[in-house]
Amino acid sequence: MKGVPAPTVKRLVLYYHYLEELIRNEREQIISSVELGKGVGVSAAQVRKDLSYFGSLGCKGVGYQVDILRKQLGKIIGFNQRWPVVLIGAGNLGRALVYYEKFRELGLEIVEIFDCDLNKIGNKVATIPVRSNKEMEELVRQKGIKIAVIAVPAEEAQQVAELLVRAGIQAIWNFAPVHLKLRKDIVVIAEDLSSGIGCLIFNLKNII
Amino acid sequence: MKGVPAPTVKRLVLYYHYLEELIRNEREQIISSVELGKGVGVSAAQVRKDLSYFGSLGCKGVGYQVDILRKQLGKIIGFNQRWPVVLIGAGNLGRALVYYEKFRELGLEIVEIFDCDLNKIGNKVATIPVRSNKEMEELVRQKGIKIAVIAVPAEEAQQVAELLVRAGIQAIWNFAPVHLKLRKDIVVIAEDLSSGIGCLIFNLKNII
DNA sequence: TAGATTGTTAATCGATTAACAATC
DNA sequence: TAGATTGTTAATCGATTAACAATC
Repeated sequence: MKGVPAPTVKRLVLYYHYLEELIRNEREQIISSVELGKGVGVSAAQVRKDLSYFGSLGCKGVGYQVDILRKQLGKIIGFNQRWPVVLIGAGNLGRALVYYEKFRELGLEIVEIFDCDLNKIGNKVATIPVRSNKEMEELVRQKGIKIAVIAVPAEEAQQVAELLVRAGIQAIWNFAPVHLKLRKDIVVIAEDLSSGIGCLIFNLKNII
Repeated sequence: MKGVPAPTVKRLVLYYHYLEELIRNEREQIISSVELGKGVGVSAAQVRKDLSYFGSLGCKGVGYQVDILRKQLGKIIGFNQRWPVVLIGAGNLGRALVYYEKFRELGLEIVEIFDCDLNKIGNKVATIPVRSNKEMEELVRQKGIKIAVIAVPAEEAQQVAELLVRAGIQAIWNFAPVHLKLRKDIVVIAEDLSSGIGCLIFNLKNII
Protein backbone atom coordinates (compact mmCIF):
# COMPACT_ATOMS: atom_id res chain seq x y z
CA MET A 1 0.00 0.00 0.00
CA LYS A 2 2.94 2.32 -0.55
CA GLY A 3 2.51 4.89 -3.31
CA VAL A 4 -1.01 5.87 -2.32
CA PRO A 5 -1.16 9.69 -2.24
CA ALA A 6 -2.16 11.22 1.09
CA PRO A 7 -5.10 13.13 -0.45
CA THR A 8 -6.44 9.81 -1.70
CA VAL A 9 -6.49 8.34 1.80
CA LYS A 10 -8.43 11.34 3.08
CA ARG A 11 -10.98 10.89 0.32
CA LEU A 12 -11.33 7.16 1.02
CA VAL A 13 -12.70 8.15 4.41
CA LEU A 14 -15.22 10.48 2.77
CA TYR A 15 -16.35 7.70 0.41
CA TYR A 16 -16.68 5.38 3.37
CA HIS A 17 -18.93 7.79 5.25
CA TYR A 18 -21.08 8.47 2.22
CA LEU A 19 -21.60 4.77 1.56
CA GLU A 20 -22.49 4.25 5.20
CA GLU A 21 -25.12 6.94 4.92
CA LEU A 22 -26.55 5.29 1.79
CA ILE A 23 -26.77 1.99 3.62
CA ARG A 24 -28.38 3.59 6.68
CA ASN A 25 -31.00 5.18 4.45
CA GLU A 26 -31.48 2.01 2.44
CA ARG A 27 -30.85 3.71 -0.86
CA GLU A 28 -29.52 2.12 -4.05
CA GLN A 29 -27.52 -1.10 -3.94
CA ILE A 30 -25.28 0.10 -6.77
CA ILE A 31 -23.50 3.41 -7.16
CA SER A 32 -21.50 4.87 -10.06
CA SER A 33 -18.33 6.91 -9.73
CA VAL A 34 -20.35 9.91 -10.95
CA GLU A 35 -22.87 9.63 -8.14
CA LEU A 36 -20.28 8.88 -5.48
CA GLY A 37 -18.23 11.82 -6.69
CA LYS A 38 -21.22 14.15 -6.52
CA GLY A 39 -21.97 12.93 -3.03
CA VAL A 40 -18.58 13.86 -1.64
CA GLY A 41 -17.69 16.78 -3.91
CA VAL A 42 -15.06 15.14 -6.06
CA SER A 43 -14.82 14.35 -9.79
CA ALA A 44 -15.83 10.93 -11.07
CA ALA A 45 -12.35 10.42 -12.51
CA GLN A 46 -10.89 11.12 -9.11
CA VAL A 47 -13.14 8.53 -7.50
CA ARG A 48 -12.14 5.85 -10.00
CA LYS A 49 -8.47 6.72 -9.76
CA ASP A 50 -8.55 6.63 -5.96
CA LEU A 51 -10.28 3.26 -5.85
CA SER A 52 -8.05 1.78 -8.56
CA TYR A 53 -5.05 1.86 -6.21
CA PHE A 54 -6.63 -1.07 -4.42
CA GLY A 55 -7.60 -3.25 -7.34
CA SER A 56 -10.77 -3.65 -9.33
CA LEU A 57 -13.48 -2.80 -6.81
CA GLY A 58 -16.24 -2.09 -9.31
CA CYS A 59 -17.90 -3.72 -12.26
CA LYS A 60 -17.46 -2.25 -15.76
CA GLY A 61 -20.69 -1.02 -17.28
CA VAL A 62 -22.44 -1.34 -13.92
CA GLY A 63 -20.80 0.52 -11.03
CA TYR A 64 -19.85 -0.30 -7.47
CA GLN A 65 -21.94 -2.39 -5.09
CA VAL A 66 -22.57 -0.12 -2.13
CA ASP A 67 -22.33 -2.56 0.77
CA ILE A 68 -19.36 -4.43 -0.65
CA LEU A 69 -17.43 -1.25 -1.42
CA ARG A 70 -18.11 0.05 2.07
CA LYS A 71 -16.73 -3.12 3.58
CA GLN A 72 -13.70 -3.10 1.31
CA LEU A 73 -12.91 0.52 2.12
CA GLY A 74 -13.25 -0.23 5.82
CA LYS A 75 -10.70 -2.97 5.45
CA ILE A 76 -8.36 -0.87 3.32
CA ILE A 77 -8.38 2.05 5.74
CA GLY A 78 -8.33 -0.18 8.82
CA PHE A 79 -11.71 0.73 10.31
CA ASN A 80 -12.48 -2.97 10.67
CA GLN A 81 -10.10 -3.54 13.54
CA ARG A 82 -10.13 -2.35 17.14
CA TRP A 83 -7.16 -0.17 18.07
CA PRO A 84 -6.50 0.61 21.73
CA VAL A 85 -5.34 4.20 22.18
CA VAL A 86 -3.87 6.34 24.94
CA LEU A 87 -4.87 9.95 25.38
CA ILE A 88 -2.44 12.45 26.83
CA GLY A 89 -4.11 15.56 28.19
CA ALA A 90 -7.42 15.59 30.03
CA GLY A 91 -8.34 19.19 29.24
CA ASN A 92 -11.48 20.25 27.41
CA LEU A 93 -10.36 18.92 24.06
CA GLY A 94 -9.14 15.62 25.48
CA ARG A 95 -12.35 15.05 27.39
CA ALA A 96 -14.43 15.84 24.32
CA LEU A 97 -12.49 13.22 22.38
CA VAL A 98 -13.26 10.63 25.05
CA TYR A 99 -16.96 11.28 24.59
CA TYR A 100 -16.70 11.48 20.80
CA GLU A 101 -18.79 8.55 19.55
CA LYS A 102 -17.37 8.40 16.03
CA PHE A 103 -14.00 7.61 17.50
CA ARG A 104 -15.07 4.25 18.84
CA GLU A 105 -17.23 3.45 15.81
CA LEU A 106 -14.17 3.73 13.61
CA GLY A 107 -12.15 1.39 15.76
CA LEU A 108 -10.21 3.67 18.08
CA GLU A 109 -10.83 2.98 21.75
CA ILE A 110 -9.30 5.20 24.39
CA VAL A 111 -8.16 2.83 27.10
CA GLU A 112 -5.88 5.05 29.18
CA ILE A 113 -5.73 8.77 29.94
CA PHE A 114 -2.68 10.58 31.27
CA ASP A 115 -2.09 14.13 32.44
CA CYS A 116 0.55 15.95 34.46
CA ASP A 117 -1.91 18.18 36.30
CA LEU A 118 -2.26 16.99 39.90
CA ASN A 119 -5.79 18.42 40.01
CA LYS A 120 -6.85 16.10 37.21
CA ILE A 121 -5.01 12.94 38.20
CA GLY A 122 -7.34 10.55 39.99
CA ASN A 123 -10.49 12.00 38.41
CA LYS A 124 -12.41 9.97 35.90
CA VAL A 125 -13.42 10.89 32.34
CA ALA A 126 -16.39 8.72 31.49
CA THR A 127 -15.23 5.44 33.03
CA ILE A 128 -11.50 5.99 32.58
CA PRO A 129 -9.28 7.22 35.40
CA VAL A 130 -6.78 9.98 34.66
CA ARG A 131 -3.31 8.78 35.60
CA SER A 132 -0.02 10.57 36.09
CA ASN A 133 2.26 10.89 33.07
CA LYS A 134 4.81 9.05 35.18
CA GLU A 135 2.83 5.83 34.89
CA MET A 136 2.51 6.16 31.12
CA GLU A 137 5.64 4.46 29.87
CA GLU A 138 5.09 1.29 31.84
CA LEU A 139 1.38 0.96 31.04
CA VAL A 140 1.77 1.65 27.33
CA ARG A 141 4.53 -0.89 27.04
CA GLN A 142 2.76 -3.48 29.10
CA LYS A 143 -0.48 -3.20 27.13
CA GLY A 144 1.37 -2.97 23.80
CA ILE A 145 -0.51 0.15 22.75
CA LYS A 146 0.59 1.56 19.40
CA ILE A 147 -1.50 4.74 19.01
CA ALA A 148 -1.52 7.92 21.09
CA VAL A 149 -3.55 11.12 20.97
CA ILE A 150 -1.77 14.27 22.11
CA ALA A 151 -4.14 16.91 23.48
CA VAL A 152 -1.74 18.88 25.66
CA PRO A 153 -0.65 22.53 25.33
CA ALA A 154 1.84 23.32 22.56
CA GLU A 155 4.75 23.77 24.97
CA GLU A 156 4.44 20.23 26.32
CA ALA A 157 3.76 18.38 23.08
CA GLN A 158 7.33 17.63 21.96
CA GLN A 159 8.33 16.32 25.35
CA VAL A 160 5.23 14.15 25.64
CA ALA A 161 5.79 12.82 22.12
CA GLU A 162 9.33 11.75 22.93
CA LEU A 163 8.12 9.96 26.04
CA LEU A 164 5.47 8.18 23.98
CA VAL A 165 7.95 7.02 21.38
CA ARG A 166 10.21 5.71 24.12
CA ALA A 167 7.24 3.74 25.41
CA GLY A 168 6.79 2.08 22.02
CA ILE A 169 4.07 4.23 20.47
CA GLN A 170 4.17 4.08 16.65
CA ALA A 171 1.45 6.54 15.60
CA ILE A 172 0.49 9.90 17.06
CA TRP A 173 -2.58 12.01 16.42
CA ASN A 174 -1.33 15.44 17.39
CA PHE A 175 -3.75 18.23 18.25
CA ALA A 176 -1.05 20.64 19.43
CA PRO A 177 -0.08 23.31 16.87
CA VAL A 178 3.58 22.31 16.76
CA HIS A 179 5.73 20.22 14.46
CA LEU A 180 6.88 17.12 16.32
CA LYS A 181 10.50 16.19 15.69
CA LEU A 182 10.57 12.42 15.91
CA ARG A 183 12.06 9.36 14.25
CA LYS A 184 11.04 9.08 10.59
CA ASP A 185 9.24 5.79 11.13
CA ILE A 186 6.73 7.28 13.57
CA VAL A 187 3.39 8.14 11.95
CA VAL A 188 2.32 11.63 12.93
CA ILE A 189 -1.01 13.10 11.88
CA ALA A 190 -1.19 16.83 12.55
CA GLU A 191 -4.73 17.76 13.55
CA ASP A 192 -4.06 21.37 14.30
CA LEU A 193 -7.42 23.08 14.67
CA SER A 194 -5.88 26.52 14.43
CA SER A 195 -4.80 25.86 10.86
CA GLY A 196 -8.47 25.31 10.09
CA ILE A 197 -9.28 28.63 11.74
CA GLY A 198 -6.54 30.28 9.72
CA CYS A 199 -7.80 28.97 6.38
CA LEU A 200 -11.33 29.97 7.32
CA ILE A 201 -10.46 33.56 8.18
CA PHE A 202 -8.00 33.97 5.31
CA ASN A 203 -10.51 32.83 2.74
CA LEU A 204 -13.34 34.85 4.21
CA LYS A 205 -11.24 38.01 4.27
CA ASN A 206 -10.39 37.52 0.64
CA ILE A 207 -13.91 37.15 -0.68
CA ILE A 208 -15.45 40.02 1.27
CA MET B 1 -4.72 37.52 -2.34
CA LYS B 2 -6.08 35.20 -4.97
CA GLY B 3 -3.62 32.64 -6.31
CA VAL B 4 -2.25 31.66 -2.94
CA PRO B 5 -2.22 27.84 -2.76
CA ALA B 6 -4.25 26.32 0.07
CA PRO B 7 -1.23 24.40 1.44
CA THR B 8 0.58 27.72 1.73
CA VAL B 9 -2.16 29.19 3.93
CA LYS B 10 -1.98 26.20 6.25
CA ARG B 11 1.77 26.66 6.57
CA LEU B 12 1.42 30.37 7.28
CA VAL B 13 -0.42 29.39 10.44
CA LEU B 14 2.44 27.07 11.43
CA TYR B 15 4.97 29.84 10.88
CA TYR B 16 2.83 32.16 12.95
CA HIS B 17 2.72 29.75 15.88
CA TYR B 18 6.42 29.07 15.74
CA LEU B 19 7.27 32.77 15.72
CA GLU B 20 4.94 33.31 18.66
CA GLU B 21 6.77 30.61 20.57
CA LEU B 22 10.12 32.26 19.80
CA ILE B 23 8.81 35.56 21.07
CA ARG B 24 7.37 33.96 24.21
CA ASN B 25 10.74 32.35 24.94
CA GLU B 26 12.63 35.53 24.08
CA ARG B 27 14.86 33.84 21.57
CA GLU B 28 16.58 35.45 18.57
CA GLN B 29 15.24 38.66 17.05
CA ILE B 30 16.10 37.47 13.55
CA ILE B 31 15.35 34.14 11.89
CA SER B 32 16.41 32.68 8.54
CA SER B 33 14.20 30.66 6.24
CA VAL B 34 16.40 27.65 7.08
CA GLU B 35 15.73 27.93 10.81
CA LEU B 36 12.03 28.67 10.38
CA GLY B 37 11.76 25.72 8.02
CA LYS B 38 13.44 23.39 10.50
CA GLY B 39 11.14 24.62 13.23
CA VAL B 40 7.97 23.69 11.39
CA GLY B 41 9.23 20.75 9.30
CA VAL B 42 9.31 22.40 5.90
CA SER B 43 12.11 23.18 3.42
CA ALA B 44 13.74 26.62 3.44
CA ALA B 45 12.75 27.13 -0.19
CA GLN B 46 9.16 26.42 0.74
CA VAL B 47 9.26 29.02 3.50
CA ARG B 48 10.63 31.69 1.18
CA LYS B 49 8.20 30.82 -1.58
CA ASP B 50 5.25 30.91 0.81
CA LEU B 51 6.21 34.28 2.24
CA SER B 52 6.99 35.75 -1.19
CA TYR B 53 3.29 35.68 -2.12
CA PHE B 54 2.83 38.60 0.23
CA GLY B 55 5.75 40.78 -0.79
CA SER B 56 9.25 41.20 0.50
CA LEU B 57 8.93 40.35 4.17
CA GLY B 58 12.60 39.63 4.85
CA CYS B 59 15.95 41.27 4.33
CA LYS B 60 18.44 39.81 1.87
CA GLY B 61 21.62 38.57 3.49
CA VAL B 62 20.03 38.91 6.93
CA GLY B 63 16.76 37.04 7.39
CA TYR B 64 13.34 37.85 8.82
CA GLN B 65 12.73 39.95 11.92
CA VAL B 66 10.78 37.68 14.23
CA ASP B 67 8.36 40.12 15.83
CA ILE B 68 7.65 41.98 12.60
CA LEU B 69 7.08 38.79 10.60
CA ARG B 70 4.74 37.48 13.29
CA LYS B 71 2.71 40.67 13.12
CA GLN B 72 2.63 40.63 9.32
CA LEU B 73 1.51 37.02 9.20
CA GLY B 74 -1.21 37.77 11.74
CA LYS B 75 -2.47 40.51 9.48
CA ILE B 76 -2.21 38.41 6.32
CA ILE B 77 -4.12 35.50 7.83
CA GLY B 78 -6.58 37.70 9.67
CA PHE B 79 -5.71 36.82 13.26
CA ASN B 80 -5.51 40.51 14.07
CA GLN B 81 -9.24 41.06 13.94
CA ARG B 82 -12.06 39.88 16.15
CA TRP B 83 -14.62 37.70 14.38
CA PRO B 84 -17.93 36.92 16.09
CA VAL B 85 -18.99 33.34 15.45
CA VAL B 86 -22.08 31.19 15.98
CA LEU B 87 -21.81 27.59 17.05
CA ILE B 88 -24.45 25.10 16.01
CA GLY B 89 -24.49 21.98 18.15
CA ALA B 90 -23.94 21.97 21.90
CA GLY B 91 -22.75 18.37 22.16
CA ASN B 92 -19.40 17.30 23.53
CA LEU B 93 -17.42 18.62 20.60
CA GLY B 94 -19.28 21.92 20.49
CA ARG B 95 -18.84 22.50 24.20
CA ALA B 96 -15.13 21.70 23.98
CA LEU B 97 -14.78 24.32 21.25
CA VAL B 98 -16.43 26.91 23.47
CA TYR B 99 -13.81 26.28 26.13
CA TYR B 100 -10.97 26.06 23.61
CA GLU B 101 -8.70 28.98 24.50
CA LYS B 102 -6.77 29.13 21.22
CA PHE B 103 -9.99 29.91 19.45
CA ARG B 104 -10.39 33.29 21.11
CA GLU B 105 -6.68 34.08 20.97
CA LEU B 106 -6.81 33.80 17.20
CA GLY B 107 -9.75 36.14 16.92
CA LEU B 108 -12.78 33.86 16.80
CA GLU B 109 -15.30 34.55 19.53
CA ILE B 110 -18.33 32.36 19.94
CA VAL B 111 -21.18 34.72 20.69
CA GLU B 112 -24.20 32.49 20.16
CA ILE B 113 -24.90 28.78 20.52
CA PHE B 114 -27.81 26.97 18.91
CA ASP B 115 -29.10 23.43 19.16
CA CYS B 116 -32.31 21.61 18.31
CA ASP B 117 -32.28 19.38 21.40
CA LEU B 118 -34.91 20.56 23.86
CA ASN B 119 -32.83 19.14 26.72
CA LYS B 120 -29.98 21.47 25.85
CA ILE B 121 -31.89 24.61 24.99
CA GLY B 122 -31.89 27.00 27.92
CA ASN B 123 -28.69 25.57 29.44
CA LYS B 124 -25.53 27.61 29.43
CA VAL B 125 -22.10 26.65 28.06
CA ALA B 126 -19.61 28.82 29.88
CA THR B 127 -21.54 32.11 29.91
CA ILE B 128 -23.46 31.57 26.69
CA PRO B 129 -27.05 30.33 26.65
CA VAL B 130 -28.01 27.57 24.23
CA ARG B 131 -30.87 28.77 22.05
CA SER B 132 -33.25 26.99 19.75
CA ASN B 133 -32.26 26.66 16.10
CA LYS B 134 -35.48 28.50 15.35
CA GLU B 135 -34.05 31.71 16.74
CA MET B 136 -30.87 31.38 14.69
CA GLU B 137 -31.80 33.09 11.46
CA GLU B 138 -33.02 36.26 13.10
CA LEU B 139 -30.11 36.58 15.55
CA VAL B 140 -27.41 35.87 12.97
CA ARG B 141 -28.87 38.41 10.60
CA GLN B 142 -29.41 41.02 13.27
CA LYS B 143 -25.87 40.73 14.62
CA GLY B 144 -24.37 40.52 11.13
CA ILE B 145 -22.39 37.39 11.97
CA LYS B 146 -20.41 35.97 9.06
CA ILE B 147 -18.82 32.80 10.48
CA ALA B 148 -20.46 29.61 11.77
CA VAL B 149 -19.12 26.42 13.31
CA ILE B 150 -21.11 23.26 12.60
CA ALA B 151 -20.74 20.63 15.31
CA VAL B 152 -23.93 18.66 14.74
CA PRO B 153 -24.36 15.00 13.68
CA ALA B 154 -23.68 14.21 10.03
CA GLU B 155 -27.36 13.76 9.21
CA GLU B 156 -28.25 17.31 10.25
CA ALA B 157 -25.28 19.16 8.81
CA GLN B 158 -26.56 19.89 5.31
CA GLN B 159 -29.86 21.21 6.57
CA VAL B 160 -28.20 23.38 9.21
CA ALA B 161 -25.75 24.72 6.62
CA GLU B 162 -28.56 25.78 4.31
CA LEU B 163 -30.27 27.57 7.15
CA LEU B 164 -27.02 29.35 8.01
CA VAL B 165 -26.49 30.51 4.44
CA ARG B 166 -30.03 31.82 4.33
CA ALA B 167 -29.25 33.78 7.47
CA GLY B 168 -26.28 35.46 5.76
CA ILE B 169 -23.39 33.30 6.97
CA GLN B 170 -20.43 33.44 4.54
CA ALA B 171 -17.93 30.99 6.07
CA ILE B 172 -18.49 27.63 7.72
CA TRP B 173 -16.11 25.53 9.77
CA ASN B 174 -17.65 22.09 9.37
CA PHE B 175 -16.84 19.31 11.83
CA ALA B 176 -19.42 16.90 10.39
CA PRO B 177 -17.99 14.22 8.07
CA VAL B 178 -20.15 15.23 5.12
CA HIS B 179 -19.64 17.30 2.01
CA LEU B 180 -21.82 20.41 2.23
CA LYS B 181 -23.52 21.33 -1.05
CA LEU B 182 -23.75 25.10 -0.97
CA ARG B 183 -23.33 28.16 -3.16
CA LYS B 184 -19.81 28.43 -4.58
CA ASP B 185 -19.15 31.72 -2.82
CA ILE B 186 -19.55 30.24 0.66
CA VAL B 187 -16.22 29.38 2.31
CA VAL B 188 -16.35 25.89 3.75
CA ILE B 189 -13.48 24.43 5.75
CA ALA B 190 -13.91 20.69 6.30
CA GLU B 191 -12.52 19.77 9.71
CA ASP B 192 -13.53 16.15 9.65
CA LEU B 193 -11.78 14.45 12.55
CA SER B 194 -12.52 11.01 11.18
CA SER B 195 -10.35 11.68 8.14
CA GLY B 196 -7.50 12.22 10.58
CA ILE B 197 -8.32 8.90 12.23
CA GLY B 198 -8.39 7.25 8.81
CA CYS B 199 -4.98 8.55 7.78
CA LEU B 200 -3.57 7.56 11.14
CA ILE B 201 -4.78 3.97 10.99
CA PHE B 202 -4.03 3.55 7.28
CA ASN B 203 -0.45 4.69 7.68
CA LEU B 204 0.12 2.68 10.83
CA LYS B 205 -1.22 -0.49 9.22
CA ASN B 206 1.14 0.01 6.30
CA ILE B 207 4.33 0.36 8.32
CA ILE B 208 3.72 -2.50 10.71
C1' DT C 1 35.30 42.86 0.25
C1' DA C 2 33.56 38.10 1.71
C1' DG C 3 29.77 35.64 3.65
C1' DA C 4 25.01 35.09 4.25
C1' DT C 5 20.45 34.92 2.88
C1' DT C 6 16.53 36.64 0.40
C1' DG C 7 13.20 36.75 -3.60
C1' DT C 8 12.37 34.80 -7.95
C1' DT C 9 12.76 32.07 -12.05
C1' DA C 10 13.20 27.61 -14.12
C1' DA C 11 13.14 22.57 -13.47
C1' DT C 12 11.07 18.82 -11.27
C1' DC C 13 7.82 16.26 -9.22
C1' DG C 14 3.33 14.51 -8.13
C1' DA C 15 -1.57 14.76 -8.29
C1' DT C 16 -5.70 15.59 -11.04
C1' DT C 17 -8.21 15.37 -15.19
C1' DA C 18 -9.41 13.73 -19.74
C1' DA C 19 -9.93 10.24 -22.86
C1' DC C 20 -10.87 5.74 -24.27
C1' DA C 21 -10.45 0.67 -24.76
C1' DA C 22 -12.40 -3.06 -22.22
C1' DT C 23 -16.50 -5.17 -20.80
C1' DC C 24 -20.75 -5.77 -18.28
C1' DT D 1 -26.50 -5.35 -30.04
C1' DA D 2 -26.56 -0.61 -27.80
C1' DG D 3 -25.77 1.88 -23.63
C1' DA D 4 -23.35 2.45 -19.50
C1' DT D 5 -19.49 2.63 -16.73
C1' DT D 6 -15.11 0.90 -15.12
C1' DG D 7 -9.92 0.79 -14.95
C1' DT D 8 -5.97 2.72 -16.95
C1' DT D 9 -2.97 5.44 -19.75
C1' DA D 10 -1.58 9.88 -21.37
C1' DA D 11 -2.06 14.93 -20.92
C1' DT D 12 -2.53 18.68 -17.95
C1' DC D 13 -2.17 21.24 -14.13
C1' DG D 14 -0.29 22.97 -9.91
C1' DA D 15 2.83 22.74 -6.13
C1' DT D 16 7.53 21.91 -4.54
C1' DT D 17 12.36 22.13 -5.10
C1' DA D 18 16.70 23.77 -6.93
C1' DA D 19 19.46 27.28 -8.43
C1' DC D 20 21.14 31.78 -8.57
C1' DA D 21 21.27 36.83 -9.17
C1' DA D 22 20.46 40.57 -6.06
C1' DT D 23 21.85 42.71 -1.96
C1' DC D 24 22.50 43.33 2.97
